[in-house]
Amino acid sequence: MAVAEPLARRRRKEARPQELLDAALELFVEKGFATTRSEEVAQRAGVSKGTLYLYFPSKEELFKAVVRSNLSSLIAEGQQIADVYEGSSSELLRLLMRTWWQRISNGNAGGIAKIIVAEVRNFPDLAQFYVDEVVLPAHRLLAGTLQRGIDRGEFRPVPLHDAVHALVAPSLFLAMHKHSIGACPVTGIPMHEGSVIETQIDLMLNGLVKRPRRAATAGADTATKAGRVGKAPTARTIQRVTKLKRTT
Amino acid sequence: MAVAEPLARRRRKEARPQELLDAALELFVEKGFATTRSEEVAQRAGVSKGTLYLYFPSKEELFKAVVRSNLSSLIAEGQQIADVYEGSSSELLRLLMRTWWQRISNGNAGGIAKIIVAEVRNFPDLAQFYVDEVVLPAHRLLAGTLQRGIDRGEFRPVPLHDAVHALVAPSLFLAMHKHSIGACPVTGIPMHEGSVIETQIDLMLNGLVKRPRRAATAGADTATKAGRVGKAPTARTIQRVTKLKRTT
DNA sequence: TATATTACTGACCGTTCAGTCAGTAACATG
DNA sequence: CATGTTACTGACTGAACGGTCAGTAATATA
Repeated sequence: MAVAEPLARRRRKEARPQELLDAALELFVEKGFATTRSEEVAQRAGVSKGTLYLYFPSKEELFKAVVRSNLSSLIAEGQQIADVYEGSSSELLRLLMRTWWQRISNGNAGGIAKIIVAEVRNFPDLAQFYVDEVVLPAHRLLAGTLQRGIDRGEFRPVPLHDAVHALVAPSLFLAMHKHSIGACPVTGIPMHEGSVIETQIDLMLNGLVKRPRRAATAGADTATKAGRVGKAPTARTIQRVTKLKRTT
Repeated sequence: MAVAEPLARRRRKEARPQELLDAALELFVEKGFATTRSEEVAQRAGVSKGTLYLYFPSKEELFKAVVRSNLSSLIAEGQQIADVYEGSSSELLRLLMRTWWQRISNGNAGGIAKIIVAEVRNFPDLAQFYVDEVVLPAHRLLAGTLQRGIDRGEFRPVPLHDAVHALVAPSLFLAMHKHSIGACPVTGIPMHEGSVIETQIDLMLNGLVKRPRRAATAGADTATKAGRVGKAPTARTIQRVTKLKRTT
């Protein structure tokens, strides 16, 4: 946040790259890629502009490095969870979306989506880079999870790719919102990201989950143990699914 | 698209503003607000930079005018539909989302969301302007429709504001996608907006609609009259669901 | 302390852009 | 055709930024 103090000039070859990456992420997310001056990045990292170009050959490469260091790891983490998961697919999907959202909403990483959406058309190279590095792996992870659910008879056989897009869109949108209008001091409808996400998961799952033939009680609403975020549509859903499997 | 031909200098006071607005929308959506040079806008409208500043006092005011002329009318139209609608709330919601998507996906208006998300933080005035002019009216429209459905016993009593956000997010995301990565010549997962939207509506409604006690029919909602938007994954999905229910 | 190495600096260059305004020419009116 | 009005033009200003590179100084080595 604060500009690093000019604590006398020092040589710290090892620390610089990460410090520059951190500063860059913060500023890119806040102001956009094109609008962020490279000198500003350097300043926030406590070095001069020249030093920045000593570690990264250009502003664009700096950005790519930011993406790699913030998103690639995150997706890999999700893939690992999915690979070893044993429980129901609903729960797995919930878990993936929640952990993902947790990581995204804590730091600035989610803001990268904003930058991409905003500026790919002005930096065509970034498009392919981002697709290869982020979009495809993430898509693979979610499509796999949906397929798993369908194979195991937990999900309706929805169109796979469309469903992945529909699944991912709200989280991405929220991430972007958080770093744009959500970050402005504005009078409007306050958005509580956490509870929106829960509502979204609930709505989505209740659309995805195959319902038992007869006992499809509308809101007979088995549950109602108050939830973690707000109301708890969540708990309700899980119970339904469970019941469903026992019943079927 | 093409730069207007320099057909000799002419005086056309009445036509200029709209021509400038059209050119501006195109360019802002394509390149972003900050990145678009005002001279470029002028050129595409077939006038000189000076003329642009004759009709709009600044680049920012030009942008506001673009928003007003492209989005405000659209939302008003939706509100009118809702005000007189007689049928079920599911159908109304479907209708609203489909018409909205139609308008958005035909022209460039949808790209405005991208610009806003990308650049509000650099132009703080725009935030309040956009919230007042677009976000609030749209939110009112959708929240009203959900409330209608809940009042009439068609929808589960979901958290209103969260649900609106969850509803709106995917369409907005798709609109932004269309004008960013979707507009780049990239090798990746092709996204078929129409069918994603249909899948999204289907998933959402099946989560929203309160199901009759026994005949838990997915889309008893009439929904079947062949998709008007694109292919009709709608019909497809519904068939599957039906079959599935018979089988189970 | 003297010398070599290299992490680091910041003035500078070429270019870009929002907005201005003195001037130009299209049209109206007589 | 002459004269007035005004829609329109584009050179210009002042400020900004990405990237460079000759130079500075922190550290290692002897």
